[in-house]
Amino acid sequence: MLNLNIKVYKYLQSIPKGKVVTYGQIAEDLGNKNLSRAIGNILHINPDPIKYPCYKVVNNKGELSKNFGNGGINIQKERLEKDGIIVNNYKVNLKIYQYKKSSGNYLIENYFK
DNA sequence: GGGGTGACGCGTC
DNA sequence: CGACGCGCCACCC
Repeated sequence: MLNLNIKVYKYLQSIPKGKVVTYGQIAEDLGNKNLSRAIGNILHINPDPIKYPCYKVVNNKGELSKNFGNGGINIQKERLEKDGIIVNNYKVNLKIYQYKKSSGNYLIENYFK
């Protein structure tokens, strides 16, 4: 699919404040789970990191992007925290912050360790 | 048009 | 845990 980046950027803007998504999740929502890799590629060439909240995207483990393209991982961390998201050692608790359309309402136990 | 690349994900060891 | 390896895909030379 061409111009996937447009879709991705649009998707980013649909993420509610205080929530995050994973690469795989975006890929899945866009129709193909295997797009996850391409997603990362696209975010890397993000023309406007301010306009498109790419900082809300983390990997499947909840880790921030080490190669964040706009000021580095620290910037991403700061932005997340500014959204009210608790970042623990450059990781977020997906159980709490992952944005899910069909919220299955999971138990928010101490999934961390 | 062909080939390299990566901000991924998942299974193995 | 951490380290590899492999598959997957769109993007950029």
